[in-house]
Amino acid sequence: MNVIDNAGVLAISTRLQRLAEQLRKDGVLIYKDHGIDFEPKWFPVIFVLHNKGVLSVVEIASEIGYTHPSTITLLKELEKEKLIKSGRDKTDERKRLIHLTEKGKELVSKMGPVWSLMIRTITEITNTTNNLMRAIDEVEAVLQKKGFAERALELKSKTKKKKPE
Amino acid sequence: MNVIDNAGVLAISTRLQRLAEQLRKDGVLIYKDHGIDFEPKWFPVIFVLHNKGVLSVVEIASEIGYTHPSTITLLKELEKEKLIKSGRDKTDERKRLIHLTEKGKELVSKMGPVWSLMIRTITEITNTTNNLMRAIDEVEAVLQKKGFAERALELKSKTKKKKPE
DNA sequence: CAAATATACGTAGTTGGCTACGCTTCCGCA
DNA sequence: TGCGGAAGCGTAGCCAACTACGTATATTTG
Repeated sequence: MNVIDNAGVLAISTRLQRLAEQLRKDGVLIYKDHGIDFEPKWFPVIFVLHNKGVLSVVEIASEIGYTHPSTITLLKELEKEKLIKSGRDKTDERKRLIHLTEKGKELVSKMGPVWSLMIRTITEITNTTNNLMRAIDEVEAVLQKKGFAERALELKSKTKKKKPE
Repeated sequence: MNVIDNAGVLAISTRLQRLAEQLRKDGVLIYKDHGIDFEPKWFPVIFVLHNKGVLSVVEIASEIGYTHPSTITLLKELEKEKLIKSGRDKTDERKRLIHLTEKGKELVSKMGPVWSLMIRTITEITNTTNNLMRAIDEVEAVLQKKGFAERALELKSKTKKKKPE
């Protein structure tokens, strides 16, 4: 057993990141095994476009919870892959409206079974005493109310005030 | 409610990463608030050196679960901060032995109360129906036995074999 | 004991997200 | 109605991990 696993909560960020990386890499392998040329990082954009049809850059970013520059980078890649197309919004010249191409739509339907396989596998993996997905949901909800740093500083001052003058 | 939150498990990697990033950034703020110039990413290295005394580069990497190049980058930063020092192993000229400096040891004891505060805060945050730390422990254990991709491909072939000719 | 293999470390370049900043277009209000 | 702030998009550059590859020393083996 290595030390970091015992260091516990202080290395939580590190461990989350490691786990994320591990799953992402295996995701690539699974797509590849099904003969599909698709990167897991594209999933959020493709999925939201599949569900909502036509969206602007900022709308996509907001839906998938990314910043808009990150989203733009993804969109560039997807456009190069000819999975999406975009054009100006006629009623609002600032906006770029994005939608799936035919190739994109075909890919989505081809990926259906793979997604279903992944979902079943992840469900199997995370079906432990403490369910990882639900734990993430819960922690995200807690943090949305008040962040980590804010809570810590609050807890600090509370402790200090234990013995008020 | 945005779509990605519903897409559920398929975006698990993305969500883990986001959470990790969020916690790391707030970690910086907490150290800063205590007047300590320390980056959360340094924690694993410093902590393992604090616990084990003297280690080589590869030993540290293995202990903290990083690749050795990542570890080397961290070591360079820590050496610049004069928190660690290193020298050649006399019995094995390939090895570099790393240890904390006096400044490093002082910093560790100065950070004690901060770590304790962080531990209490994270415990508070993750003390939900599904405990995040325990969920990570459990999933890591499951994945160690057999990875995500391996499980998926296995599940696939099992399903296919349902109707053997 | 020399050659092949393995181990330890280092460098270079990639990746997938981010922030900071700037430009254009839109809209509300004086 | 025109102008100042807001909204949408884009670029540049950062960050913290990674992989791929190279070099030097150690170890194993024919």
